[in-house]
Amino acid sequence: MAKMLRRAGKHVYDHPRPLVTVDVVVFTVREPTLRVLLIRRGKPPFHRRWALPGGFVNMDEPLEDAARRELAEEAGLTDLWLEQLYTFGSPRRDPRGRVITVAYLGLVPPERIADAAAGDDADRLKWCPVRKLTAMAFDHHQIVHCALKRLRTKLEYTTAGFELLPRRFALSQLQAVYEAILARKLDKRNFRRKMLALNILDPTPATRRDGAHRPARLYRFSARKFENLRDRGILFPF
Amino acid sequence: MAKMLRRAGKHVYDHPRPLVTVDVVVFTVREPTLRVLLIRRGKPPFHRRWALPGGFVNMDEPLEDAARRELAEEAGLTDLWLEQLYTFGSPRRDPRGRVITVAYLGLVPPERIADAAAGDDADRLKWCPVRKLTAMAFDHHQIVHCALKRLRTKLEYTTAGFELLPRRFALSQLQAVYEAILARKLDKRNFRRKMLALNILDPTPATRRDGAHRPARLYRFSARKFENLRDRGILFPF
DNA sequence: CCAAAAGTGTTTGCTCTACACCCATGG
DNA sequence: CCATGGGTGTAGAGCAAACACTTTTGG
Repeated sequence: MAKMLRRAGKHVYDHPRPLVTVDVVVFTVREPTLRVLLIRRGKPPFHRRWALPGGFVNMDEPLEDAARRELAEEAGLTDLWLEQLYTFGSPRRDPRGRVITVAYLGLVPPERIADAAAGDDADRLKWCPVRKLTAMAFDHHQIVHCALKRLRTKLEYTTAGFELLPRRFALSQLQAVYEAILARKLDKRNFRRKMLALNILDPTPATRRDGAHRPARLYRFSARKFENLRDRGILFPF
Repeated sequence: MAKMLRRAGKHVYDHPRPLVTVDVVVFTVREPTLRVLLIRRGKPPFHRRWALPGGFVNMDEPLEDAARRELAEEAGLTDLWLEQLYTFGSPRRDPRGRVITVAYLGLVPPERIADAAAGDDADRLKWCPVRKLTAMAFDHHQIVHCALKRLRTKLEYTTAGFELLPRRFALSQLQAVYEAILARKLDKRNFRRKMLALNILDPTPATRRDGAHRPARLYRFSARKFENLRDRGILFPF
């Protein structure tokens, strides 16, 4: 049972304290592959093994802020979509002692993955295809699995998919995101019809002129239109 | 940045450590009302205010074990369905300093709520209707809200509902659970048809003889039959 | 025999699925 | 003119919603 001590004029709880970290599973889709951001550790434990970006939480810092700070420091990534995933706290998950980690799920569009994995960092960072994960530090493999499961379900009832695309995108790009995450092919006609029927996409005048082929119409996600659906419960039926 | 110290022959990370607690939102349905288990605090901070059961995590103890231990100690509740909910870590959520809490969602059938809220504890414990929550300690109001949201969505795609019922139950009891949680009426015929169509209920020879009315058939949830659905994705369409 | 909960089917509209061909463009 | 991805419609099946009366029991 916790007991109170008086020390330096402040009440302080005398209870053993674990270390607390945050770790972030950042996904991106570089067609046609879903990838996770990994960092090679520079010190023990698990020296030189691949790990998720993350680190210790500061005493005055909200958990999500800690996750964002670590991502910025370790990978130069800022302003991405983040949500809390799960807290991993097995007593032996870290050889240094009791370390509880609050894991976050992050999504970035592929245009921004250059930020991470640039220049000097090229051998410290990698965007690893989720299908080809090697042995990772700590229980990070388990964390990635948990994140993937969450991402798949979020895809079905939220607009998480759009976080993996540039502001303007072609429907085929959106479909590629869904296919990469769900790991199966979708029917093009059904996908388009259902997506457009949700009425949350605004067509733009622009088209995509990247290939040697017919240019695709670009769309924008409309947060405003999405609000209309929100309360009567949307379901992305894939 | 964390630095290593050598102390007593072991590597120990020199980083400020928050306190870590667990808190549990235990729901039950006493027809027709969804209720949460609350405990009146016996010391500061928030002396004599209602709070969720919970407490500090021991250093060698998994998080879920801590949640179960606290429930057993504080409310005499054991062997219930539990799952991790969310981790709350705002720097100022506890006046004693940095306390990060890992919240759990728990479900018990109403036959067992006598265990908690018995004899001596009758004024320390209460099963409070979710609709009538008073001012609570810490950010516990927010935690209950988060739990309720989660419970509602879990109801739709898991068998969580059965955790709130005795092993044998009438369909009208099951419907009452759904209605209490979703806070709306459901059509009896549609509810029964869809529930039975899932083919996860075994009828028993027994009937319910509690009222002055026609006795209802009792059913048992069949985990075995449920396994058959599991992978091809169930959906409870309510 | 009355009150109260248990139990039961059908129709209608919507949504999901499966499926194949023409179009526009750059090279 | 050809290769490549962009774009389009329909028919059939299964699911969800709305809706009201009969049955069984205890008192």
